[in-house]
Amino acid sequence: MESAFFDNWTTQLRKGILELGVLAALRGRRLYGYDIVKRLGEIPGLVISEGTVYPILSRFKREGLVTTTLVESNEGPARKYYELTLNGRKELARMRAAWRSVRDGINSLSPEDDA
Amino acid sequence: MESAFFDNWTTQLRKGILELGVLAALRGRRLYGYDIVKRLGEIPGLVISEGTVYPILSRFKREGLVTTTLVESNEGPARKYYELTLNGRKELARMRAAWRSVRDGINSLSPEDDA
DNA sequence: GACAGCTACATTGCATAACAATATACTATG
DNA sequence: CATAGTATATTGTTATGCAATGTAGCTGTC
Repeated sequence: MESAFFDNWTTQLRKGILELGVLAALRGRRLYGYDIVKRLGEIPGLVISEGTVYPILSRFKREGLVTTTLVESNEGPARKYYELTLNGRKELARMRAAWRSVRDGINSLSPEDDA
Repeated sequence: MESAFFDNWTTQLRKGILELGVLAALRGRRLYGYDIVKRLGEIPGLVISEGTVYPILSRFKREGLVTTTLVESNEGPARKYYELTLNGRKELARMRAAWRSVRDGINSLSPEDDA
């Protein structure tokens, strides 16, 4: 049942969407990278690996969307907590609006109630 | 109000989604490239240009998702009509399922009824 | 009959993100 | 002391969106 076309398409579909998912997960709370991997891993369609989430978080920091705080842990290595900045909250709001537009567009082309 | 981050993100968000949009537009009917550009252009979030749609359609043909028929037109150049194959319909069904999963995942992280 | 404007197809080159693979290092348990 | 889980990070490959560019046919108008 494998399809190189489908697998490749899935990878492309996730572009941008995972950034939205990570930012949305950070809304209203402080999380560290590994925690985000575990949380999104429980949501079908948003499963993400370390090799994907750390570059995203680095980008957010570089773009000024988040601030970080290093906190020691007594059950493993230190954790780097990420928190949305004012600008991060603003960008998230714009992204959510763009997302709704795309989502509704696809839904209009592809209604649920048919074969 | 411009944001290089946001503009770039929007481009990434469209990856994969536009392929889904084009395939969905072809479901149950035969369309030619330029027509697809015009139709999707009317849907906010799915606006697409020729330089994007023709490579997508070429890929679909190469992957065996569509067949093409060249038809002369008396109001311009000949039109190349695209039609889904059986395999195209199957891949579209898989893509729609993956799309629903991603869409619902984001919606669960990012409910409508809040600020 | 020359020009603008629309229709219609197509390619090239660049920027960017997903992710497998890989590396490092701390803690706990058997 | 080896294994497993926690936790962060980078490198290299690959594929897509799209601006820019090009070709060409048809229609109307001055």
